[in-house]
Amino acid sequence: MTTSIKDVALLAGVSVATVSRALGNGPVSPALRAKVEAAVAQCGYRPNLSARRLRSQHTRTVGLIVSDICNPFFTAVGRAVEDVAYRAGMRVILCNTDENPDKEAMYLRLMQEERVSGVIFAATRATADALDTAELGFPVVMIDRAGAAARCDAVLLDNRLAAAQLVEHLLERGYRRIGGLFGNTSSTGAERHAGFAEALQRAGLPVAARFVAPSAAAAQAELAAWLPEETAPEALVASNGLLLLGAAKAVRAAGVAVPQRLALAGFDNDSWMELAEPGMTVIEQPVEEIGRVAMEMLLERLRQPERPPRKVVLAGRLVARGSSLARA
Amino acid sequence: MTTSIKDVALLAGVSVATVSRALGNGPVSPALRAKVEAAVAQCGYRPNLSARRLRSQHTRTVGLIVSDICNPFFTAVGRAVEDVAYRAGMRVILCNTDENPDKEAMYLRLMQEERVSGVIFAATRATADALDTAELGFPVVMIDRAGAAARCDAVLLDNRLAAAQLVEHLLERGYRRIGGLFGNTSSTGAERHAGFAEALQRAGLPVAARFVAPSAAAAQAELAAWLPEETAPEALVASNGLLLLGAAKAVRAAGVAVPQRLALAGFDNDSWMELAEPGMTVIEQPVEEIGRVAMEMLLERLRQPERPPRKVVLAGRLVARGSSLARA
DNA sequence: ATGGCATGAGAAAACGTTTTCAATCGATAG
DNA sequence: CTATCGATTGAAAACGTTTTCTCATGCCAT
Repeated sequence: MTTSIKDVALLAGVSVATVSRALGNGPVSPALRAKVEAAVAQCGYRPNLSARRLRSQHTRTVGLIVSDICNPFFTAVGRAVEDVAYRAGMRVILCNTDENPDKEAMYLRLMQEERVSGVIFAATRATADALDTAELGFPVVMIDRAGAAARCDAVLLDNRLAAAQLVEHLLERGYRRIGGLFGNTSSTGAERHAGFAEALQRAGLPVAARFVAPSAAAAQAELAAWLPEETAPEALVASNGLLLLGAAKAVRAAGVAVPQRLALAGFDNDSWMELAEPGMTVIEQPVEEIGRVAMEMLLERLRQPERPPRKVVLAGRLVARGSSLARA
Repeated sequence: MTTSIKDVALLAGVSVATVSRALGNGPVSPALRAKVEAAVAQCGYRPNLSARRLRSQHTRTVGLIVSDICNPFFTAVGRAVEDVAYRAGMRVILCNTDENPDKEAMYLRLMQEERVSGVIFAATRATADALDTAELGFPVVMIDRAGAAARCDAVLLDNRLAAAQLVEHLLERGYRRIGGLFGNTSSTGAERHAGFAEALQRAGLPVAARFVAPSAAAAQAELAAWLPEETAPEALVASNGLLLLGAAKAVRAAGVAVPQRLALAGFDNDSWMELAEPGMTVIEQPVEEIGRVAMEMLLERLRQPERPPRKVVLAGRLVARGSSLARA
């Protein structure tokens, strides 16, 4: 039995309503306000957020739905989201979907039951395309991946451009047989593949792309199988940090020289990219900015529900390192 | 205006109480249960969790308070906690304290206002020692670091032993001037330092330890300053993954050969440890198990509030790699 | 046939707040 | 001197559930 606002009122000799007003910022005389604060301090009162949320009908809670918080990209994004959210007096509920549409649906339902103020969502391709954000009952900001048709706010990387940039970098450095490893569940993977393919076609080169499950292990297995083949590439583009990690492991296990026998390049400037010899060439995403902007857009949307949806497209930054050194 | 249980009752032609019972698992006849389910489906009813929590007086929510979810150790632990929690029908609120005691106090207060069922807490040394878990109002499971006096559940690594193990490994490989880099806020850093110092003293060797803020940048700066000194070690132990990352960066920037001029060893088998040439020797923590066991202990505690507190001490596993190769 | 007794259902209370509504009071304007 | 107004305050309703109580019904044992 915890102490409630009633106990405070009794102790301070005022009404329940006055306590509520003194704690929020209602109009209350300095004298009573002082009495209330004294009583609160004396009995160690803590407001019950469930009751407050029920009565006031807004939860000051946002959901953050990502595929896997263990992916450093989402960790960093999530951290930025939380910082902005807590600073705005909102709480964050984190959900990991493992790129599983069933889990996505389950968590979306949970968000409805929580009556969240809004959701920041990195959806799989399937869900992003099918999602009807209007009937959800709360605003959604898409991150990383956006549904083609989704009429809602989003903050994204210019994936096509970034992938093309990577290919052109490799072409410049003298590589020709360029392969690609892409995630098979996200629209991000698809877009990066599109930019990859376009750039190669512009150069009149064949595109050799493989799609894998979005995990380091899958990428490692795929590349391990690919390396001994005749079609094995001279340079490889990996569609995100996890896949690049897997690729690097496969390369190391096979004892393949980087970049002499195989150049590597990918996405996400994770902490190890600099450290793995000879340094990984990557497109760095502005991870902190993505999370911050997403949360800010959500807050903006809550203030102005009728504002037309907006998509913020951020640019990646090419960080060239030893793994794509110019060909001898 | 969302649909409430009242609307469902009206639509199904039964009382509110019956709807509640049909949705929970109260005793209700099959006929009415079917009618209720039909009505729920028809009007798309979603229970309001705030109301449910207020009335039923349990929130089915746990808090997870860590220093920084960007640290791969906490990411992995957090992921395991969430998996177990969601499977048990509980939600997780994540809080990042940045090892700041003020933030810790703030989040602890927030947890009280949320009326959480319990908290899993990686506290700083200061907080862990001062914390009075009895007056918090909810059970706490400490992870990673435990207060000396804290009379509550905990799941920890045998830090002393692990650090000593690391030192003995280096001694075996022929290193003598062994330095250490330890975090200056956590009790973990202190314990690992203790094990480190003991092992060196047993061997009759001097202990050269430096304490730094718990971040890769701080470790990098410290080691960069240390390397040129006369007292620079032949081998370095870093107290966690972040510090080891910083150390590796400093070593790389200074062009120091590993392990020829400086051997490296540390904690946490993060994904890059294998990849950073020549491979990092580390004590691997059972991260997934730590998170899982912590959450399971919390559930257990909720079932049996009066059970005496229990500490689970898990062992680390030494993974020897090239960074600690036997001395020539 | 009658008195428990288990079962299923509804009415209403309760959870701890915020918010609306009405009331009191002092002061200022007419 | 009185009527009106603004500022505070308290009483009570409301938020959407779960849970306690009460009651009706049918069944079994006496």
